[in-house]
Parts: sequence; C-alpha cells; structure tokens
Amino acid sequence: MPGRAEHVKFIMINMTNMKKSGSGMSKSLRRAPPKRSDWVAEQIKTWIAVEGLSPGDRLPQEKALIDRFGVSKGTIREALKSLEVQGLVRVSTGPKGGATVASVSVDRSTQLLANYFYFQDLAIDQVYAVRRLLEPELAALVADRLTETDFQALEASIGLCSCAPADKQMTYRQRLAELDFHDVLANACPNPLLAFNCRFINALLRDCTVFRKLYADPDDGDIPSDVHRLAEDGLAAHRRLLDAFRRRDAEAARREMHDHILRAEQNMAALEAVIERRFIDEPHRVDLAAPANKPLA
Amino acid sequence: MPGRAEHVKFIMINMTNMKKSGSGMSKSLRRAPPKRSDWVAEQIKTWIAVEGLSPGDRLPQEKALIDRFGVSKGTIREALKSLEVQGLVRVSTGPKGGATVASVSVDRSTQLLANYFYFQDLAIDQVYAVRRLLEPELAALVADRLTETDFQALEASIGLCSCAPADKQMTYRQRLAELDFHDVLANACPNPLLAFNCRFINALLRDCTVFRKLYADPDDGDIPSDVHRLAEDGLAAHRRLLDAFRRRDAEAARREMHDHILRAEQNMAALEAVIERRFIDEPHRVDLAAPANKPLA
DNA sequence: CCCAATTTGTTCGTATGTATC
DNA sequence: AGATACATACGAACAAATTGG
Repeated sequence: MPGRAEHVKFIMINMTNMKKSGSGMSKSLRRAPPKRSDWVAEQIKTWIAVEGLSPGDRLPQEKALIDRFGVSKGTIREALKSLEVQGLVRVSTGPKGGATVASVSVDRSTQLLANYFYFQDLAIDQVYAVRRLLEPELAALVADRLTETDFQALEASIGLCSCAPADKQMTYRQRLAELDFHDVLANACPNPLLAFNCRFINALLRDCTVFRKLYADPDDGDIPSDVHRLAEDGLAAHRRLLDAFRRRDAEAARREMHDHILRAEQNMAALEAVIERRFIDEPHRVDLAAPANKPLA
Repeated sequence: MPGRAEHVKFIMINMTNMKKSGSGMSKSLRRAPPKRSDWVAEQIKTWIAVEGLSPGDRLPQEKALIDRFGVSKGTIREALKSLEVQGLVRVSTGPKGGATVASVSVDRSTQLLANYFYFQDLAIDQVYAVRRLLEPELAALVADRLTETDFQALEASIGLCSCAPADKQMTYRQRLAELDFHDVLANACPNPLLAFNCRFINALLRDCTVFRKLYADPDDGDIPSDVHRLAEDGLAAHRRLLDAFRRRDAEAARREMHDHILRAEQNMAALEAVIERRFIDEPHRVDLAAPANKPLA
C-alpha cells in the first residue's frame, strides 16, 4: 500500500434536495427526481466544498467511487463528465491518473456564460451600455498597478494597430489587438468580479459580425471607411490611456476611458455592428501581444 | 411513419479544432486530444447553431445519434450529459422522449458562473464596487418600464421588511426579500447583459455568511445592532426608490439607488460581511414576493 | 386504472489506449 | 522496452419512466 495519504474519506451529506417526491406537491409542480449521475456529481461537489479541496488535489479513482456510491462505472463516468464540463475537475489516464480538482478557468466560464446569451439576442449597444459603466472604473483601478510587463503588452497592441492595415486579414487582427489592450487591463484588475465582467465583454466583442466578416472573406470587397475611423479613434485613445497609466494618473485614465468607450460605441453604431449569434469555442486572440502579469526573467 | 418532419438531417462540419496532434507542436504545449464524447458534444452544438434550432426543438434520439456518429451508447450519453450540464438540452424518458434544445436558464448560468468565483475568493466590497456601477443605471432604465405587477412585487418586499423581525429566521427572510426587490428590477430590465450581471450579484449577496448564520443558528445569540441599521436604512431607501419609480422619474431613481448602494456598502463593511465560499445550489428566495413580469389575470 | 409500447437510465463484462515507472 | 495502473470505449442486457390507448 504505497501511500496512505492518498486514501480519502468521504463525508456523506444529507442532501436537502434529495427529498422524496412524495409529499403534498401537485403533480405539475413536482420536479423530476434527480438522476443517479447528477446525484453523485452533487455529492462529489459538496464533498469538494466540505473538505476544502484546492486545485490539484486528487479525487478517488473510478473504482473507489464505484464502491463508495454503489453505482456502476457508467454512472460514475457521467458524474465526472458533469464536473469536467463545469471545469471543476480534470481527469487523466494512466498511473497517477484519475480526477483532480481544478480551478475553473476564465475561458471555460466565458464559454458557459456565452451559452446563456446565445438565446438572448443581445444588441451591441446593450453591451456598450454596460461596458461604459465598467471600463472607466477598471482603468482607474489598474492605473497604479500596471507592471512594466503590462506596459509592454499595451505597447505591443498599440504597435500592431499603428501600421496601416495591408489587407482585411490585418484589419481583423488589429481589431483583436484592440481588445487585447483591454484584456491586459482586466488581467491586472484586483477585483475578480470586475475583471471577469470586462473580459467577458471583450469576448463578446470579438464576435462582432462586421469584424468576423473581415476574417471570413479576406479577399472580398473593400474595408468600410467607418472601420478606419473606428481604428484611428481607438488607437489615439489607447495612446492617451497608456500615457495616463504611465503617469499613474487614475482619474485621467478614468476620463480617457470614458470618452474612448463613448466614441467607440458611436462608431460601432455607425457600422451597424451586431453580436454574432454563435457559441464561443475558443477566444480569438492575436499571438503578438505578450501574456500580461507574468514577471519576465 | 407518423411524422416525417421528425427526421432530422445532420450536417457534418469540418471541425477546426479537430486538428491532428501531429504537426510541429512541442510535447509540453500539445493539448490532450479531445475525447470522443467531447467531440460528439461539439458536433451537436455546432449543429444546433448551424440549423438555428430553437428551444423546444427535438434532437435525434440516442439510437439515431449512435448510428450517425458511429459511437457507443455510453459515449453518446456522456455527450448528452455535457450538453445537459451546460443547460443547452433537456432529455426525458418515455415515448416522445429524447433530447430537446433548451434555452439556458438564468439559474443554471448563475450556478456555473458561481463555480468560477468559488476559487477566486471575492471580497464583499469588491462585489459592491461593481454593484455601485450597475444598479443606478438599472434603476434609471427600468423606471419607465415597471408594470403594475412589478410594483406589487416591490411592495410585497417592502411590506415584508416593514415588520419588526420577530426572530433571526425572520431577519434572514427580510434580507432575502431585500434582494428580491433588486431582482424585480433586474427582471424588468430590457438589457440582458445588465440584467444578468445584477441578478448574479444578488445571488452572490444571498450567500453572505453574516446572513446565512442567521439562517443556520436561528435560536443562538442576538441580532447585531448593525443588522438593524442596515435593515432600516435599506427599507427607507427602497421606499424612496418605489416612489421615484411610481413618478417614472428615472434620474431620481438613479440618484436614490446610488445613495442606497453606497450606504449599504458601508453597513456591510461595518458588519464585516463576507461572501461565503460555497457552490450555489438553488437560489434562496422568499416565497411571498410574487414572480415579477407575469401579467396576473 | 391498468396495460403495453417506447425511450431513456443503469449495470456488467470486456477490450483498448495511454501515461508512469 | 516492458509491466502496471488507470481511464476510455464498446456491446448487450435489464430497469425505470413516460405516453397513449
């Protein structure tokens, strides 16, 4: 028995939602009884919470879970699949394999939340109505927190947007680079809720049809002049923002960002941009912008 | 053959992310090859998008999917489980059973997003920092949209909070009713993104330990006087808000909400309230507040 | 109310693939 | 390179739930 610390002990919790379907509920209101796999998934989830497991901690392996819950392999696999989709566990094969707790990634959460808005047909001005509220605060919050690495990433974005776009492909990549600028700020934000909201909005904006058409038909037709105005406007604003950040002037950054978003909103309206109705698979990002907040040696 | 419209035709899409693991990627960077069930789930998802299926539309049944994708029953079930967890499909047994497309519910999205923040230890003042930005705008937006039904729900919340709390249990329910007040506003909001953000924040605030302790130990100890101050403050603010709404005065509503959130934030700070680190199962709501936006006959 | 058909839910046995030592 | 330990996948059989007569 190689490692006794690996043996985990399960705490069976009285599930409040495992109430018998009997009582006095009318038939139409009665929720369907949970499937066994869902029940197992909930058990494991509460177990993670009760034990206070951290990302990287190992869960029992399939065989152990089968014994513990008295269900079959298939059921356990469905439960693990559920947790895997939620991003809570990662499961791998081989010796030392099995399910390990994972911290839910931003990308995963973004995908899952984007599923919700898939059915809500969100207009772009509605996105900007929220963005207008959040981004100025974000700018003010990160002004005295941006590192030299962050500045380099911001400059990389500005640099990429400074060139005259040679073709549609380039124009599309410049739009992505603009959003990367804002992602750098979100990544530097100490407020996880504000940071996620801003990053999510950026992910939504990556899916504007106007821009994705540049991506889809790189050889077809001209670039609308409104796009050029949007680009020049945005570039100038980003330069002023970077300047404010360098001066560590939070209030100036807030003001610049406020103006920037307002003008961008107007330009987007002129473009009649709309959010494309699609599931987000992997966020499109340009590879030139260096990952932020990673201290470079 | 009872219904020929039931026969669905599949469109196999070239999956861009199904690239062979071969090329020039270094071993450490190489992502794990997708499992069959994940691949099937992606296929079905893109199929939903391409066909433009709407909630309620039926997917092929297990047997048909097995034939279509050439995988086993277990694999199909894992794929369906994935989509079910994401909230995209609902599957039922019996004749006419099978998987149907579902619009992702708010509660499901809230749960999934809450998983992300479980590992981010979010402080309550950070939640309020965002709430302060969003709620005033929400108030202004819904001022001329609230229906008589909404007003009744708002008054139900105020009514419940107007009574002197008899015990801790009652105090806890009054806190929930306060949040229901804000949920009514969010439900009336025409901007889905703003509405979701506000509802999500409300869901987070339902999990403040200070309040959940009232719920957990209803007989133990006294209610802190700070809680009473928070309650009276909030009640007065809600009354002023309702008044502004009745007058359809958007700007007054914005101002009142701004002051309300600021004061609530200070009171919460005095209480040293923190967001409990737990998975959200089912949102706690008081049953007295009538569901909003449902025209009553 | 029960019965029968239909479709998902669950189980078991077995074989294959993959990572670790 | 080979043995081991683990998840992944398949297939067949049976159980449970829902619908409609």
